[in-house]
Order: sequence, then structure tokens, then C-alpha cells
Amino acid sequence: MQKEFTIGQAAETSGVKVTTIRYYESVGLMPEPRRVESGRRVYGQASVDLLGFIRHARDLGFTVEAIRDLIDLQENPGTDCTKADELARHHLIETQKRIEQLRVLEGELMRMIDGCAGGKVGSCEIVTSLFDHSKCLSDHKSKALKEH
Amino acid sequence: MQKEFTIGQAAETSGVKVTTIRYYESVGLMPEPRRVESGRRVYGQASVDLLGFIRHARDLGFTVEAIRDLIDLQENPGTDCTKADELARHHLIETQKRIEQLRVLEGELMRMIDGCAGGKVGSCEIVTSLFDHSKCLSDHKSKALKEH
DNA sequence: CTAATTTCTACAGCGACTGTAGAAGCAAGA
DNA sequence: TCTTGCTTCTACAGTCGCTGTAGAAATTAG
Repeated sequence: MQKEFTIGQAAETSGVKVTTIRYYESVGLMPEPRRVESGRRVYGQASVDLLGFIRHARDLGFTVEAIRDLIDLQENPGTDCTKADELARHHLIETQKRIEQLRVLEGELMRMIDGCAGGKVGSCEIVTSLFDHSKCLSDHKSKALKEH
Repeated sequence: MQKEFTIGQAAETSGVKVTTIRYYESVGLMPEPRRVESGRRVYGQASVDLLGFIRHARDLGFTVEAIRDLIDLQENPGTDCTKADELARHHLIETQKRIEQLRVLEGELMRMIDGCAGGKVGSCEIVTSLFDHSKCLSDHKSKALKEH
């Protein structure tokens, strides 16, 4: 006996918002669901599980594109998991890069805040160090920071 | 004797792309520059310095809104720097939160990758753990991860 | 029966840009 | 002088991953 869900129940159960479910549908991440006569969407357990999968992957920072790939994989459990491994490793590397960047920024922010003597803006480290490039991240090294 | 820059030279010197300079102008982050007769933009040293300031602040992850505030501050060097301090501290806290989130994700990704035995997708930890919520970040604790 | 809630579609908006198209300006070489 | 090729101009659409709006219809609760 199959359990059925309205979009609201599917949202509640999976933790993905109603509007976001419709969005996933519109971009083809979720299949078009069955409708009742009045046009309202009906979901089965499998769809709700898939939504949970998507949400979990999004929480982990996978892009919708990557999730599309992961869903494809998941639908062919017989293929080997090289691709999944690759996706996860790539994402891990990106995550680690991002952490590294943020740690640099954290350091600079702390330095700026420490240097702020609490006087006037004209002599405030926070403002002046933004004008004084050489003190901080050098100009062209930090271009990579714009990713993510 | 004032040095003058075309938009291309200003971009080169400041490290902000030509199109981005025009964008900053369109959103009022940069003032409208002087034009030569043919309609091309001309920048002075002050504008190029301001672009450098903006770029540096963006590299540090400040939003355009926050930068607007920082520019206002910088234009009134006599006011005290409480606001700058506040902006920087707020941003530091956000950065640290983000690092913390990413470290959790990093841990989970590493765990998934380690658990991948290299077999078929059907038994791959990377795919299955995305389906098995309880193993990982619990459902409703991880909502905050969507920020940033 | 009424009022509140849910759902529907279609489209605009967010932030911080990036890319496109088509026209015009400008510098250097033959 | 002409041509080639680069830069610049405007205006607008697209990116990502949603979120919000408007207005209508369906459903549910009291």
C-alpha cells in the first residue's frame, strides 16, 4: 500500500520547501509528478526520498548540476562508482580550498580589528588597510578568491 | 599634474574588470566619471584608488552594501570608527561561521570518500549515505548551512 | 456555509556580476 | 588613406539557486 503526499506534505517530510520542489521540477532535477484531477501534485514515497537525497546533497554544498549526476548514478546501481568518487573528491578539494581562503580572510579581518584603536576613521586600521594594498593580500595573488 | 586613465587602464591598474567597473557605476558604488567628447569614460587617480579599495574589500568578502558603508566612512575621516569596527566584526563572525560549516562538510565528504570501496554504485558509501539521512547531518539541524 | 489555508501558474527579483549584440572610436601599419 | 584590429559604448539577457508576488482555484477546518 503506497503512501501518497501532497506537495506540502512532501515538503514537510523531506525538508525541501514547496516552492523549491516546484523549482527542482522546473529545472528537471525532479521528474514531473502525477496530478490529481484538479491539477495538484501527488508524490509517492520514492519522490520524497529523492527530495531528501537532494536536500542532503545541497546541504553538503553539491551544485544542482552535480546532484543531477549523482541522481543518474543512483538510478544505475550496477555501474561502478568511479564517477561518484570523482564528484565527491572534486567537491572535497573545492571545499578545502574555500576553507583555506576563508582562513586567510579571517586572519586579515582579525588583524584589522585588533589594529583598530577606536579613534577616528582617518586613522582606523580597518579603513586604511583597505586602501593600503601592500599591507594585506597582495593585489594579484588574491584573484582566485572570487570563486565560490 | 593629474594622471588620467581610460576604463581599460583603470581596470588594469586596479584589478577590477572593465565590465565590473561599469557595473559598480550602475549601482552607484562608483561615481559617474567624467567623459571625453566621444562619450568614453576618463578616470583620475582617486577613482583608481577607490576601485582598489573596493576590490580589496570584495576580496575580503564584504558585500557591496557593506562597501558602500565603508566608502561613506572613508569619506568622513573625522567620524569615529565604531561603525567600521562593527562591520568588520560582523563580517568576521560570519566568516568564522562559514568556516565552521565547511569544516563539518569537509569531514562528511572525507568520511564518504573513505567509505567508498570502489565497487558498484549500489553499495557506494558516497551515494548511499546521501540517501541515509540518519548517518550524516541530521535533517533539521543543518538548515543554517544554506546561508552564504 | 464560511473562512482560512493550500495549491496552482506565471513571472519578477535577489546579489554580484558576466556575456551578447551591434555600433562607434581610435591607434598603428601598408 | 585605407584597413585591420583593438577598445569602448549602450542596452539588455543570462548565471545560480532559489524566493517572492499576484491572482485564481481547490481543499480543509470550524
